[in-house]
Parts: sequence; C-alpha cells; structure tokens
Amino acid sequence: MNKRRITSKELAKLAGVSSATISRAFSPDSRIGSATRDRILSVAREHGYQPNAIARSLNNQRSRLVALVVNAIGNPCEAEEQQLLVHRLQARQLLPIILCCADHDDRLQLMRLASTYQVDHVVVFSDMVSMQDAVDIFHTTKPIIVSFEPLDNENVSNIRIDGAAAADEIIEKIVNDGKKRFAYLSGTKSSWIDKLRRKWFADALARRGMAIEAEAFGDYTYDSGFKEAVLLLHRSKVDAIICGNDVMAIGARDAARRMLGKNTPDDIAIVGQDGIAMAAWDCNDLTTLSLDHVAFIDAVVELIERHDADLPGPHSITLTCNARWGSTA
Amino acid sequence: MNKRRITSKELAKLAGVSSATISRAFSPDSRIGSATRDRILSVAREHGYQPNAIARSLNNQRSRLVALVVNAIGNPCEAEEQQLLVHRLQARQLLPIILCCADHDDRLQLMRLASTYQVDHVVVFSDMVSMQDAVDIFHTTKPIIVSFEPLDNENVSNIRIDGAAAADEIIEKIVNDGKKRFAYLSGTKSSWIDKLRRKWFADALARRGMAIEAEAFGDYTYDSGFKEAVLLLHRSKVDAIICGNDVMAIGARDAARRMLGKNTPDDIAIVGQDGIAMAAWDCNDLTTLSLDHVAFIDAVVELIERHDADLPGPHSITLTCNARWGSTA
DNA sequence: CATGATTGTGTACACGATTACACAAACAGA
DNA sequence: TCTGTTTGTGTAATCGTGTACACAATCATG
Repeated sequence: MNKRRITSKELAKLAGVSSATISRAFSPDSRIGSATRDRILSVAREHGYQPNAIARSLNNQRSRLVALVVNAIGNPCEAEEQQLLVHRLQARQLLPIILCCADHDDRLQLMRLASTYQVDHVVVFSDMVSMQDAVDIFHTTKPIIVSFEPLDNENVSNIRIDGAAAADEIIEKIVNDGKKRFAYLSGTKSSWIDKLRRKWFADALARRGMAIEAEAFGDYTYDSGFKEAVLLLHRSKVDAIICGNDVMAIGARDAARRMLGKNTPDDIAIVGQDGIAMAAWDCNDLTTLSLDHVAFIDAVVELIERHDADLPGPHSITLTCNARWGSTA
Repeated sequence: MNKRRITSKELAKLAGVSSATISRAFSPDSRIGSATRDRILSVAREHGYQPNAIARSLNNQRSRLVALVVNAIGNPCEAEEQQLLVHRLQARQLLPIILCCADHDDRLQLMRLASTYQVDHVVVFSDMVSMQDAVDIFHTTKPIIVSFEPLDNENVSNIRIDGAAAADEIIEKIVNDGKKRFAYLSGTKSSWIDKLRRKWFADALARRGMAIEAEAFGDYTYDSGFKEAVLLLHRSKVDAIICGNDVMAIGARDAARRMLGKNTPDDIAIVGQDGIAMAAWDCNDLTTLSLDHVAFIDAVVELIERHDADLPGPHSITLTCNARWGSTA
C-alpha cells in the first residue's frame, strides 16, 4: 500500500527508453516523436508516475513556490485577498507557502526558513515586517517582493494605494452631517500603511481647518476596537471615529452602542477601512474606505507574472480607493 | 545585488574544509570537532550561507512540507483553525502549502500538483474533497492524511468530533423555551461532516418525539444563510433554525429580523455551529455548538508528530463539542 | 609500548530530474 | 548518388545536499 513513488529511470525501463526521453515526454516544447510521447504518457498514467518537483526544482533553479507573508489568516481584512491570490497562483501552477507572522523574532526566522526553499517570489501583505529585512533575507535568491511599503531596490515591486480622494469624500459627508470632533483608531503603532491611511484622513480634515483630536492604538481585532473605543469615548468628547480597519470599526460601533448608549450615525459616526464583505452584512452596514480586492490582486499577479517571465516594466502600480456607504456615517 | 546564493562546496573552499564537513556543521548530531563547527558557522554567517532545503529534501526523502487542503481562506469558520495550525507547524519547522478548493476539477489537479512536491503530511480540512481521492493521489508517498471523514486505511488518521451531548443540551433549552418546529440549514448538500452534524440535532429531537420539519442548503456563507432563511421562513412556519455554521446563522438571524421582523430569541431561535470568535461579538452573541479550537489543533498536531517520528499509536482522536450560550436561542 | 576504541575529516556516491552534446537515421535537394 | 539538414534518442554531466565508507590521528587501557 505504502508503495514508493516510481522514478523516471524506472519508468524508462518500463517504456523501453532512456530517462532523458521520459523527461522530454513531459516538457511540451522538446524534440520527441509523438508516438514515443504518447506511449510514455500512457505507461506513466498506468503506473501513476509524475515527475518529482523537488528534483526538477534543484536542476531548474526554479521552485515554482511563492512565499506569502501575512499577519494572520483569520483576520478577515486580509483573508479575502489571500484567498483570491492563492486561487490565481494555483491557476498558474505556482504553490503558495504561507508564512504567518506572530512576534518579531519568529518573523525573521520564518522568512529565513522559507528562503532556504528557494522560493521564486515573495509577496508581503504583512505590515509588521520591514521591507529591508525581507530584502536582506531574500536578496541572494531571485524573488521579487511585492508590498505596500516602497523601497528603492531593484528586487522590490510595489502596489501603491491612494485613498486620499475617497477619504475626502467621507470626511465631507460626516462634516456636512454636523460632526465636529474626530478620533483616529489605528491598527498598529508602527506600521507604514497605517500611517499612510491616517494621513489621508488627517489631510482631508486639515483642508477644512480641522484636525484629529484624539487617538488610540489597537491591533486590528474586534476586541481591541471595542476596548479602545470605550477608553477613547470616556476620555474625550469625539463624535466621529475613523478606524484602521473594518473589524475594529465593528468593535467600536458595538462599544459605543453597548457601553455608552450612542448609536450610529446620529450620536456618533464610525468609519472602517478595507471594504471586507462582512462590512456590508445587514447587521453591520458599515461606511468604509474600500479597496477593490479584485483589482488589487490583479495588480499583484501582474507584477509576479512580469517577474516570472523576466519582462521589464514599471515596478509599481497605483490603485485608488472608493468610499462605500453604509449607515454608520 | 542579485547575487547567487553560495553553495556548500563554495563555503567549503572558503573555510578550508570539504563540503561534507559543511553539512556536518549544520546537523546537530554528527561527528565533528567543535572548533571546526564554530569556524564554519561563523564563516557561513559572514557569507550568508544556509543549506538549500530543496537539495536536502531530494537527498533526505523528506521535504518538511505539509499540504493543507481547505475550502476557503476567507471563511472564518476555518480561518481560526488554519491560523493556529500554521503557527504550530512553523514552530516545528514545517512549512504549510495551502491548497484552496474552488470547484471539483481544480481540487484533484491541485492535490496532484502538491503531491509532486513530496509533501510529508497532508491535512484535509475541506469537506468537499473525498478521502478516497486524497488517498489515491498521495498513497505513493508517505503522508498521513488527517481529517474528519473516517476511512479504513493505514495512511489515514482521523479527528472524530462528537457533538451529540451538546446538541441535546441546546435542543433541551430551546424546547423548554416553547419552540416547536425546527428547521435545519445545511452548509452543503453532500458533505460527510454536514450529515454528521445534522444527525446530532435530528437525534436530539427524535428523543423528544420531534423531528426536523424543514430543510435548506446553503454554502457556508453569510449570503446563503440570509437567502435560504428567507425562503425557508416564507414556505414553512418554523420557530427554530439550526444552521450548519456560525456565519450562516448570522445571515439567518439578519434575514429573520430584517425581512420578516422576527427577533431572537422570542420569535425565533437560531443556533450556529463552530464557535468562531465572531459569534461571541456583542452584535452577534450567538448560541452555538462549539468546538475547542486549541484542543482540535492540538489533536491534529499530535497525529502529525506521531507520524513524523514514525511512532505507532491510535490513528484516531475523538473530541467532544460544547454548547456556547448567547442570546439567539 | 602495544592494542583497540574513539574522534574527526575527506572521498565518492546517491537523491531524481533536466539538458548540452553526440550521433544515427531519415529526409531533402542537386 | 552525394551532401547537408532535420529529427529522435541515448550518454553523461549537473543541480546542492547528506551520508556510508575509509582512513589517519588521538586517546584509553593494560
């Protein structure tokens, strides 16, 4: 039952050819008689033979593995994009290796581990890993690194996100509704992308002679959104909270309603960011700064394909966000 | 910049030893002088050398890769467990390859692709893939297959889930609350695990001389829960809906409230399954048949470790579910 | 000091594929 | 028929490790 996998040499003997010919039968553009190929493929099917990808990778210098560096799998804000990307990679016969970043030491060690597998590409979705670390770890091999944080390095490609206009629209509406005092609830203290997002809203407020009056830091989870919103609303009289992502926004909405009896959008305006599916659920109906997930993953895949085929081209793609209106602001 | 990765032979020259000694310096239990090892490790660090895992796998017949077969990444019911498992694998220097099952053709081809990478273990969380298919594809290599669906095969290990007692508790309470007519909203039409879950509740009802009166089939998503609940409530007068998972239960709750003006738990009782974190959020507060995620993943990891170390032992672990009470039933 | 065990290192091969090169057979064109 | 090209296949080297085996040096023991 636990039979060993058959090798190309063994199959060669069975088919009465050399192992080189076996290899040729499996590579589409190689010189081989069509009768021979058919015979080999049929014998291969019969014995369940498939070329060993590990051996091929060693020879090819090409593993067809992609490292996917993410914060968490469970967090819905990333999950939809992860899901989409995994599908697209698989359709291209690329296998994703998931690297989940928990705490700081892990992260680097994990990336080093993955780098020993000679991954062809690296996609960094996590904002908890510095691009410089990633480049240092992967620079000896050829992977491209796709991420938000720009870095001037020939191996790094970027997806740039522009949410300034959408943030302006959202602020416009909230201000028109009579809200005056804004708080910003960040997802992390130190991440590059979080600072960028905050700036969009801060600029939109500045344009109207206003500013972010209160600030708090969570960790992108519902619980942190809930807890920080409670503290925030107790220590300052804000009537609008912009949150670092949708999940925290839902937590903040629940906290306002449950702990302070404040309802959206009359007593308080709450805005999320990401535009996850859950934000549109009837029970949430969140106003959020949304990024088109399909367009985003299209861009990532395009950068990867460009690199895979050694095509030159710009190393940066810019996407713009949209406001998605719900009943919370 | 795009420097090639250094090989053991090159490092050997730099350190003035043979490449075999390099290899020994990196395997903890091999005969090597400690002075030599220290010198090699220091030179290695200096030049950024790390053994090539692909070459090692080829030689070892051991890839340290684990195929993780899942339905979807975005679906929260699996995501928490996926997250936990990935962490635990990484702590053991095992790298997970994610296989996402979209439609059926993909699935088999995807598993075949992964099998060419000589994965050491296979974990099947997806209920959309038949265990027999998995065994057929991976039987030539040595992976163990961990999953719910039992299959009498020496290569398959199982996690058995027992929710009968908890389902009984939940039904007990709902019946005591005066509810009389139960519907079951399945997650899929054909999955093994879904049938099992349905049976727990059907048996609990039968013990009280009752039965499932209406039935519908969704696909584990919020939208399907919402839509099917609307149809269900229009075509039959049920006052309790047991759902295949928590996400559908939230959808069903929203549908009842929004489309029919029925509130939980007075007008209708709604029960989920899985016990995901989101179910406990203040805005959801779902009553659900919950499985301890940590215990579940502990069990999966134990089966994998047992197999990794070639230890004998039972190929099956049974876990029992608990009722988690919320305000929806 | 003689002998046997232990330690440390190098040599050579295996892992399973791909591919440059060589070469025979078939075929084309004069 | 002779020459030159094309086609199909085998031989052998390669990718970067790990390890069985051999062997010299060191150590323990009487």
